[in-house]
Formats: sequence, structure tokens, C-alpha cells
Amino acid sequence: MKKNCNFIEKLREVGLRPTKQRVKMCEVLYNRVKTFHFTINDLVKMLSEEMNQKISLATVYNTVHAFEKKGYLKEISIDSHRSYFDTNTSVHHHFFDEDTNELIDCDESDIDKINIRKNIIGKKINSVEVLVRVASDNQNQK
Amino acid sequence: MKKNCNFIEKLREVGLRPTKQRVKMCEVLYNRVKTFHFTINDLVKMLSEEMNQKISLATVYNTVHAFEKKGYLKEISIDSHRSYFDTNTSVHHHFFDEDTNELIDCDESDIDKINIRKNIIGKKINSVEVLVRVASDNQNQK
DNA sequence: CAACAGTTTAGAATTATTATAATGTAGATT
DNA sequence: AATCTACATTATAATAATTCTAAACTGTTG
Ligand SMILES: [Mn+2]
Ligand SMILES: [Mn+2]
Ligand SMILES: [Zn+2]
Ligand SMILES: [Zn+2]
Repeated sequence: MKKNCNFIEKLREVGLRPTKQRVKMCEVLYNRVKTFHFTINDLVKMLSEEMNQKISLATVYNTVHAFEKKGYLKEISIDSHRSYFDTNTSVHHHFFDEDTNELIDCDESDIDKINIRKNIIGKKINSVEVLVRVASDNQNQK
Repeated sequence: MKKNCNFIEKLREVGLRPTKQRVKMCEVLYNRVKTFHFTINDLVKMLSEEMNQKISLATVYNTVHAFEKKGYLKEISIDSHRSYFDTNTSVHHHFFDEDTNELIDCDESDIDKINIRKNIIGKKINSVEVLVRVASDNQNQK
């Protein structure tokens, strides 16, 4: 159990009241070594498992969207049926394993810098992200 | 009004019965010079406008998914609230205009070939696609 | 310790999508 | 051309995901 004061501070900084529920969600999401990807469903499970106090579904949605808007979470959409949130909010690329439905972060060295030749007048580029879909290589089956 | 025989043939080729509804949807989707992007909602509107014969909503969904499975359509998901289908089924990159919610195709020359250094053991790469999010450049507002 | 604005909550409402089951139809068989 | 059959379409119901509502609650300010 680490200090939640950090979360209380972080929440205050972006103008979110550090309520019990929000702090709890911060703990579940950010009190860990590595960032990770999850669906709303995953999160609801995590919360109900790792918790004494339950959080209503509406609050989970509200809070996730509040975090998203404030830049604490980032949405990664694979297709209309599979949408993930990412506690790694930096602009970064992903592998998506179509066998396991698992999202995997790339780091800087995994994909060379993307060079974009086209520019759209009056528009600036907000982000450039690559999705690499992979699946089991069954060429070695005779 | 061009020849629908093409569509009837195309449908047969992938094992889809060329029913009235499917042929009609082919017309609406493919009887044009350029490929385009649409939501289910867009498509339902297009069908009900450009048509004498109505198609039930369930059939629109079924047919879109049948086309998707057979490689006549491709899904492009921007976020959980915005999912598009693309009549351009090749692997290609997109710009997404966050002001207008418009998807724009890239062609080969717009983005340099993506170089991927990481490889995941036992997995092959199925596709590599880039999404470039753009928005109005308001730096020139004092 | 008020007072208030913002938050949570359960449950209802809405929306998007899929399932159901009756009816229709394309294409094959006589 | 009539019949057959598997597949497709349809209206509608059912489901699932998300958002809304309005009452109760809580963090913050003074
Ligand atoms: Mn969202
Ligand atoms: Mn789909
Ligand atoms: Zn990620
Ligand atoms: Zn496209």
C-alpha cells in the first residue's frame, strides 16, 4: 500500500475532486510497476475483486471518461467490438495479437520514426500511431 | 445505372447468394469512382434515400458483416464511439480529421514505408496501419 | 460546522447490435 | 414450369453497452 497522497495531489492538479472512488481507481490503475491495457469490463472486475468498497457502474464509466479527458487514460480502439484503455498515455505504437486479443506496447526502438509526406492545409498533426496486427504463424504446419 | 451482373458475379465468387438486397448494397457501395468511408448509420441513410426498395436494419448489419468477412469491406475503428467501414479494403493508412470526423485515405506516397524492428516469436505480421490524427491549426490566432 | 457544488448511486432509459422465428426467394432438381 | 431446399430477409423481440435521472452523499470552503 503506497501513499495515496500522490493520487490526491494528481487529481487536484487537473481539477478533479479526490473522492474515495477516484482515489481507489487511481490505486488500481496506477499503483503498479508497468502500464497496462484494459477494457471497462476488465476494470470493473479488477475493482470488485481488489476492493472492499464497491463502485457503481455509472461511476466507473464517468471516472474513466473523466480520466480520459484529463489525460490519465487513453483509448485504443481495435474494432467496434474491442476497445481498450491504456494507462500509458504517451503517443506510442501497438502490436495487437489477434489470437489472444492482447495489446502490446511498442517502445521507441521497435518502430522507426514515421515519415509523413502529406500535409493537410490548415491542419496540424496531433498524433501518429501505428497498429501492427499479428497472429500465429502457421506456415510451419505441413 | 451500370451493369449489376458484375456484382452478381462478384457475390457468387465468394459464395454469397446475389439476392436483391445484396446487389442493391453493392450498387450503393461500389458503383462509384472512388472508394469511401461510412458508418452503419450513413449506409442506412444512403440506402433509404437512393432506393425504392427498403432493406431491413438487420439485413444491413448482416450484409455489412458478410461483406466484411468476405473482404468486400474493412472496418476502421477510431474510438469506441466512432467506427467506420471502408470500401477500400487494401491495407492503407488514414488521416482522421478530429474537427470534421472525416477519415481520409493515404496513398503509398504519403507515408514512407514503416520499418518494424521488433518481431514477436511465433507470430506473423498481418497488417501495419498508421492513423494520423489531425485538427485545425489554431496557432495563427493571436 | 454550515453551505454548496460536485459526486455517487441505483435504477430507468436509451442506443446499438444481435437473436428469433415466420416468410420469402435463388438456384437446383424434377 | 412446378417443386424443392437451403439460405436470406424481415419485423420484432431480446440483449448488451452506455448514458441519464434524480435523490442521497461528500469534499471543500469559509
Ligand atoms: Mn470515450
Ligand atoms: Mn464487425
Ligand atoms: Zn499502450
Ligand atoms: Zn480508407
